[in-house]
Amino acid sequence: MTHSRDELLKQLRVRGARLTIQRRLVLDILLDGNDHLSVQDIQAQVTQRGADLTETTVYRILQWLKNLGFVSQTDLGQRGVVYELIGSPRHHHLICLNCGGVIEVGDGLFEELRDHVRRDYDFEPRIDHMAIFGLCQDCGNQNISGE
Amino acid sequence: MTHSRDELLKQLRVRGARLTIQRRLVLDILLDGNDHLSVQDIQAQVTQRGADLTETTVYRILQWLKNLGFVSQTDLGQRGVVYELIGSPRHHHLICLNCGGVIEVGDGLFEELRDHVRRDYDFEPRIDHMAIFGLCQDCGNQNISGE
DNA sequence: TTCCTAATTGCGAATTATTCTCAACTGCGA
DNA sequence: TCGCAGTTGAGAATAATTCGCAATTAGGAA
Repeated sequence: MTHSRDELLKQLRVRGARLTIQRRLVLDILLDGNDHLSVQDIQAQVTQRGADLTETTVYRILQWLKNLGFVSQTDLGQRGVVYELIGSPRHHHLICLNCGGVIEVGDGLFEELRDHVRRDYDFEPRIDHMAIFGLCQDCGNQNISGE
Repeated sequence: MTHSRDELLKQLRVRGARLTIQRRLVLDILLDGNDHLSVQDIQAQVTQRGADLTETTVYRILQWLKNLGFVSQTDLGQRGVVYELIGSPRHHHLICLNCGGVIEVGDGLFEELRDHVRRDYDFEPRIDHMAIFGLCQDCGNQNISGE
């Protein structure tokens, strides 16, 4: 997986995809956005660049890129669903169920799990951008009431 | 964590929760349902038992039990969101992005990860019922077009 | 270069899942 | 038994995502 725009476009062309201006635009936005982007973030970027895509189209392009394995889609809980180009370095998140805090973690955490799944189940996991929920240090000791 | 109805009720009482008939009903349904239950599954069970809860209430009760750590909520992708009482034995799922097939796996897979997260990040992960997406053996070799 | 066609997009409505508001009700402690 | 904070019901509201179909267009063929 690469992060270079030209490489990306080339790879997509090879797969017989039509490189419409809409797709190029979303790709560029994903390439420029170093952070995770929500659909609304992408829409905002589209507007900022003087363009105009329907939400439907944005969803369709993201779905397409996701199916091809070029972008990851992650549900961060409260913070909604975010998308990002898959590329090194992979990272993941620990999200506190109580305070909502987010800890970013490296990919090393998942290497063993990945190998294990491959070896034992003949299954190729796509652990590209995982969210693990739980309680952070501070919240771990409190009593949670359920409300 | 236990699966016994009386133990569960007792633990909830201790926490100062009101044990309404609605909450009892949902708990009983979760206790009886050995499989994962969607909100609709639960609604169906409610009806089957001659009762009648609003969807709102079902959502609220599930949310409450989830916050207390008594039920897990898992997004199985195409198959929607499912809930189940947390109890031994824990299990998880590998879900094929292509064919939708589901492989059930034991909890051992996650022990190392759990320890790692606890040790390195002082974070108590709630990996109760995880869904890992990827490609199963059969689908792994096919070319995916993105459509 | 122009044409052709299947792939893609736009538009607006539909769907699905979930949450909100607020009045009515009720479990349970005093 | 009483009182009230906590809980539920009802139905609307919101948010996120998908659908259907007509119009448009990328990119290969001529």
